[in-house]
Amino acid sequence: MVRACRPAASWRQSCSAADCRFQVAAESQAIIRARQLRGLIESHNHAYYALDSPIISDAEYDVLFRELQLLEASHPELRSVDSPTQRVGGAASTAFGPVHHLAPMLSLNNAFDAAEVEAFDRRCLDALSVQKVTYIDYACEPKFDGLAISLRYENGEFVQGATRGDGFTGENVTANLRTIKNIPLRLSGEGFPSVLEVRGEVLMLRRDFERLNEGQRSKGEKEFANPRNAAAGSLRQLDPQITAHRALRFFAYGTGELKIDSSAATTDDTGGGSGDTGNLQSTALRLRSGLAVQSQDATPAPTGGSRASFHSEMMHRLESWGLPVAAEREVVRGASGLLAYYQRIGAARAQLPYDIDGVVYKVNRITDQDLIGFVSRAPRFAIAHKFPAEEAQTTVLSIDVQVGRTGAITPVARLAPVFVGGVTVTNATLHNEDEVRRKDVRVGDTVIVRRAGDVIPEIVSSLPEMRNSGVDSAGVFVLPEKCPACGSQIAREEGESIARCTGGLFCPAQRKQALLHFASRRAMDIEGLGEKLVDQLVDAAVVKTPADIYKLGIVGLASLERMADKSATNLLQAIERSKQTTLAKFIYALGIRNVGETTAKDLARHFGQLDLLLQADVALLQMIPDVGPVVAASIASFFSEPHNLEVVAQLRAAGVSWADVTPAATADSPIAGKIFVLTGTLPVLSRDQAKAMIEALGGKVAGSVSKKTDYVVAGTEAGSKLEKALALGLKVLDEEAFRQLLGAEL
DNA sequence: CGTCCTCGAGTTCC
DNA sequence: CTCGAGGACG
Repeated sequence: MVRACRPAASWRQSCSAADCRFQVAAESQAIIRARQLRGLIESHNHAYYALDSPIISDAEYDVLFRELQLLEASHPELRSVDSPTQRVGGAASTAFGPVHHLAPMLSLNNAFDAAEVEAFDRRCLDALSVQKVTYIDYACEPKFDGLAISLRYENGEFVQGATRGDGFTGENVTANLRTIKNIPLRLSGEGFPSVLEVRGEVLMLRRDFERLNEGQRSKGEKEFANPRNAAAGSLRQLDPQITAHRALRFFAYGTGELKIDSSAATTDDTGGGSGDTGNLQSTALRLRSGLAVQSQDATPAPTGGSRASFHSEMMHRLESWGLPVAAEREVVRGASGLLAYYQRIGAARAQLPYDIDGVVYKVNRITDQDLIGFVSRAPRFAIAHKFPAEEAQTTVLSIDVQVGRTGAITPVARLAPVFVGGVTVTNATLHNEDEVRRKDVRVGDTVIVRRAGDVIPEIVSSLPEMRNSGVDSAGVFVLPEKCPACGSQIAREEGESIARCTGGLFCPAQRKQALLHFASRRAMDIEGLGEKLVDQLVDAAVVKTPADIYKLGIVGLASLERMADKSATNLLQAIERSKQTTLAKFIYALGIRNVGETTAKDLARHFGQLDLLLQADVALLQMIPDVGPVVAASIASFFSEPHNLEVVAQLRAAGVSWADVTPAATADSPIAGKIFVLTGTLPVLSRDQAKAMIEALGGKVAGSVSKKTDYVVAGTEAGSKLEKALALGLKVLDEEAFRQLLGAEL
């Protein structure tokens, strides 16, 4: 990193309002010069970071930068948030606030081979069959191995940046993103929407990663395992100064929320724009073939106030506004075009300056995207075609078994440490007995390991031909008959693939897992009650049931290892805090078999109070949507157990409580059981608020429109869902009508 | 009865 | 993330 920004000098309070009146002429000159400098510096940033082709030397750049710093230092009123000197941002924050994504940041479905890509093309064609299309054009781009980020521009100014988070709520990392030099603080060019949310990926170039690790090495600090981790670690720094010294880059791949407002479409930027975007392609490697279709990218200049018709056109516009986009974009035709693109990028992969883990295909025509629509969390009009995961060889040191919360016995292979897919892997799950058989994995074997989905280590196969004759039968995995934790019988139900310890809560392993589940974030959320602590508490027989957690005192904790006063106090506070919860979380925390987060919410909503749930019989439970015989039986059996009822009673006695859900309203509300679909942006309510209101009254919110949908609530910029709703003749409400429908019940 | 889709549960590493 | 299985629907 040659071009490190240094922190802006502190501002001198140089002139009072009265003094300034006599300096108008000088001031206006300073204003003009400052604006000029900003434009120059940003355009050089763009040339350097986005186009990779600097126009001036680093020394010349430094001169400009320092001049602007000095100018701003002597004229504090010139300082503006979009000045390049402001990239090294304000004070270190202690935490990242939540940011709600109005348009959720979805994930993509994956394809791993040609057949899946062809199936994807066929699905899209089917979905568009009404249009009688015979082929589809796709926008293709590399899939960066980085962190998904959303940038929000209001009237061209970068105002907020957030991580993807769970797709609905991310973290506010604006200060850190401001330090990334190829993210424009102000959009250049014309015609950008008044609100523009840019979606893209933050990553570290391989060469910058190497340099960072060299630095870490020479300082004797820990090296990063791979560029992705380095980027993630850098972005999550609480101190933006540190982020500023890590050479991160951003690449846009799409948009989120868009508010088109033609009145806000101009900028007074003085030539600081990205200018000639056309030659970007020439500096990067060119990937073209006879299959590539160019016409849709050709829209010359973005026009203000209108929506792009093609994904490729949108990307082109982003580029013209100064946002970095991948150079290796193409529009291709049909499945054969997709596969040819995959081949080309695959061949170029090693030469690319960044890590990619595949390519992404999107139906190019936006109206077609809308027609094809979404399946729950992923668009159906786009797919990620992943490169085969990196594989490595290692040996199996042993095969242990783990006992889960439900008693599930899972064999785990302990491996000789091996570096694969960017991390060192030492464990890999073998899922169940059959899996071990199928893959014929034995202790001492040489096996091929990869990270499935680039996360979870997986044994692909064993290499029996490399087996020493000695290991042959000795290393064969045999499922133990008795639970390693409690000695109870292990049993495998007919037709089930999973063997379970029959010890129930008598088994310390199950008890530990149950307690960890109870304390987990989505359940009672007791911070600090982790694995180590639970181990100690259970082993010392201090805690046997979740209710015992609430009987802990400072004295009892003090006797434990690594539990000084401070941490003990913190834990007790966390326990105290957790007493105030919701019925849904409480039900989930109990760990009833087959009752996860979603079912727990359903139950809480339908019964409103715990006592009604406790008394419900199997027939009543099955009245609830998504509760069938199996789930109903699990619930009924859990509450028929005197021991469980005792724990529930103790928890309530200890002060665990929740605000009562209005039970009556849900029962006879006319929207009870009705299915709503929300689309577009509502004028007042946020998506979450609307969802909460519907759910509070016993309605359900679905992700996509189908015949089952009862109501579609449409706001502005409603897309395919609205079209489909109209096509199906469903009831469509605007926010006003929606409020009336619900308001009558409140 | 077969075919979606969604949910639950288990898992790894930093 | 991935698997299996539960549940809804045609």
